[in-house]
Amino acid sequence: MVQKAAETKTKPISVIIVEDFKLTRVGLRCALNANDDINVVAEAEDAVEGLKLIEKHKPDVILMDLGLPGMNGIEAMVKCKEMMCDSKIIALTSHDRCEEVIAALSSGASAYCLKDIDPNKLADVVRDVSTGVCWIDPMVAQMTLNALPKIDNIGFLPNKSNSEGRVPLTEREFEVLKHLVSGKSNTEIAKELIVSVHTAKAHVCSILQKMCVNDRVQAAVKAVKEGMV
Amino acid sequence: MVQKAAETKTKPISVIIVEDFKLTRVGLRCALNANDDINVVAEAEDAVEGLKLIEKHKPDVILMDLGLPGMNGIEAMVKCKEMMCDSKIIALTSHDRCEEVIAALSSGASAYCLKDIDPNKLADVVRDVSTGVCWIDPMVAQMTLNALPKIDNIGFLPNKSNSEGRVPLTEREFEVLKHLVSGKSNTEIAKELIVSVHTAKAHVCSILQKMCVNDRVQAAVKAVKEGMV
DNA sequence: CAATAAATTAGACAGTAGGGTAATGGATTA
DNA sequence: TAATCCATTACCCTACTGTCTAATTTATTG
Repeated sequence: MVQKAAETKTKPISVIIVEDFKLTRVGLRCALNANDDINVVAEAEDAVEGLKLIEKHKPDVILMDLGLPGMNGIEAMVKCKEMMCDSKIIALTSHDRCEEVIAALSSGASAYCLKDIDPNKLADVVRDVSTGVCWIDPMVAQMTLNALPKIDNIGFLPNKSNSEGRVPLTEREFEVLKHLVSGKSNTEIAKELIVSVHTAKAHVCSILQKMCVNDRVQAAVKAVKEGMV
Repeated sequence: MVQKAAETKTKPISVIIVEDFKLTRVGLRCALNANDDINVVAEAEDAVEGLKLIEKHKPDVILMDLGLPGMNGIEAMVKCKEMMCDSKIIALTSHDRCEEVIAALSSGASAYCLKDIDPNKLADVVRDVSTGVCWIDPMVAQMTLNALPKIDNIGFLPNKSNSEGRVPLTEREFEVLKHLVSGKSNTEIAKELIVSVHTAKAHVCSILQKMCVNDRVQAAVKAVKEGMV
């Protein structure tokens, strides 16, 4: 496992653990910190504390237990998204109830692990998830896939209208897009990014053109539907 | 990578490749066979041939290109499931169209890889998938998660946005909301519903209040995220 | 029948959105 | 060095948004 750290000489993946059981928390920390490319930067034993730490550290990956006392893990993930947190979330639980799995994945989690996962495997999942991969435990993978809407699968001809002629957004434009999706006005976006309203408008204009839409509502809907944010 | 083969001394993971481009096929075979724990047992250049080989070899994992001539990959996966094949399927394509991704995953694929994946990573995915993991490429992960049904209706989110304090939209308002989400202006909505602009505005106003949002962008995003439309 | 809710219309008003054009400095690239 | 892209700012102008108040009609329900 540790060899992988040598392969990628970039800075380690920062991780925050939110888990109420002390022993499990220690176990997770040890298992992950044994990897040179993974660094557990903080731990919390409940969601409120966890959210504070997440806001402070802005980790690459969050290990979130779902069965937390008080605010549960799914609520915490929703709050996390509300505060425009870019961290990838791994839902960690011992349950394999279908509704819980779907609720977690549709509320912000990028991965779903059962707690009996092999520690080394978990490190792999952390790496995968940090790059944006969606990873779902074998025990619940099929039920998740079954929950996807069934699409009439005939008629798939190479319609490359999407990825081809598409102009990519710049980093700054993505930033603006996020705020736009959260419903902010140009004035609010400008205040948020500490630029003038003119700049914000310029970015929005550019976003609309690149996304081939007529107004910010269409841009927001498209961004949400295509998972750009 | 090869060390992993030593770790698991069981028999290698058998793989069948279904891909029309000869060069890609060779590339896949070489990349995978470089791993001691993975064994490419057969290759096909179209779906019909592929299905025959799959029935014959019953491989652990199938690497299925989606853009095949004749019967496409998604149809092939459906047929595969029909013949009670237990093989795990990795959908391999260069497209990132939402419908194609969802169609593939809901038609039998356990993983979705874009073709620019790192060969070593692909071997990892083959290993993961052979154990039943669901693995989705970063480029399309978010879009897939967004396609999952939104579940707020269970006890996971004991908040106000549910049946409790929420005022339900009327039928007409839902109609307006749909047009709103599609990016139409009040004028366009009015034209569509054959009412005056004043009426359309009145409905929109009412929608915003009932949905507890400040503007139509937030309404649209909320509607999409919660699967109201 | 009366009360209630929904759908419809209208006028007015402050604020916002989006398009167009143009200019500047910084960074990267050919 | 020149060319190009990006972020930034500015101004103008038209059109649209969201809220308010107010009125009419229709349907449903107690």
